[in-house]
Amino acid sequence: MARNRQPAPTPLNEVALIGRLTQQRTIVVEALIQANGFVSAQALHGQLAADSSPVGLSTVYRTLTALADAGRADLVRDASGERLFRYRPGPDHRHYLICTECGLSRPVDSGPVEDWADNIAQASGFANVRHTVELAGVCPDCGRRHAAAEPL
Amino acid sequence: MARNRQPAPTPLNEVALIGRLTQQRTIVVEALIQANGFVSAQALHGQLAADSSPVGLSTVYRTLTALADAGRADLVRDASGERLFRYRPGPDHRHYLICTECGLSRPVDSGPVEDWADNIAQASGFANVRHTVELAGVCPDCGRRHAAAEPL
DNA sequence: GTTTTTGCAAAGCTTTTGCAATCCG
DNA sequence: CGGATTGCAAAAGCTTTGCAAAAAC
Repeated sequence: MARNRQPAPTPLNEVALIGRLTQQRTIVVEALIQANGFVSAQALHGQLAADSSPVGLSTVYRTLTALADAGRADLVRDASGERLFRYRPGPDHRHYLICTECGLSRPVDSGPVEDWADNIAQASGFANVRHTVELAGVCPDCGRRHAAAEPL
Repeated sequence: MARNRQPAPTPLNEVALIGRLTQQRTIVVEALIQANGFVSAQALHGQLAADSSPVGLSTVYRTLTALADAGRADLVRDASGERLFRYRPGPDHRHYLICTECGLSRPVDSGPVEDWADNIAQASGFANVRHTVELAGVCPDCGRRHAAAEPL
């Protein structure tokens, strides 16, 4: 069996997927990878500006959208309608449980949902069925912080 | 002779839930009920204008939001980020399979997903876990219509 | 040198809000 | 009447787009 290379944060490969290798794209992809969770284009842009690696907001959007189109990023929408992007190292399709307080995300075992969705698709006769599953809650840390900070 | 409409959920009750009984609210709720599927506030507003029952766009938004807050409407987001509202006759929480071509929606048995989500919530230690599940595909009718058009 | 990409600002969208006039109860 | 509600228009977000300048190949 072939030995899989460990996907070290190598934005260069990812950038190559979406067009010319530019400094801005590299910076954006790097930041997305290091964000290690869901981030909005706005947040990423703000962070880059703060890190003295300013990249135009449009470029951030264009790069993230291209990445998502290339299948290298997951895209969800938060409660307010903002798009959140997350770097996806592998080709597999995952679902996440996201903390609404701190943004922490952890992958969950979505096997049962995949099966369920497949069944529905079969039974319904619908073709090309895609599914969106989002779980959001308050993570234990934030929960504790809240309990302590907000006595009701 | 044209009598009253068929036994439909009476908007009056729903309107009462969210405040004063006004003509505008009644119109909006009625339209939502008769839409019998997911509609955007914009679409509803446009339709009302076309039906010579003009209601301010803000009022449509306010009414739909209030309905959703009162738990009488389901709220999903389409691919472009637009909010779609659907009247929910009962108090139970449902999930739908929506046709991306014609907008047809049908409820699906979400029991397994509910269980799965509950388990995840338990196991993760997250509090107040909410879930969003959206299934979208091409319904049989639309599929037939496009049978030869989509090579895969 | 040619083509892509960038960045700014302006436009586009849906949704929200401020506020005087209006309506419900 | 008094307070809730409406509607308009303006504002607020996020995201996209047009276009000249800059960068990549």
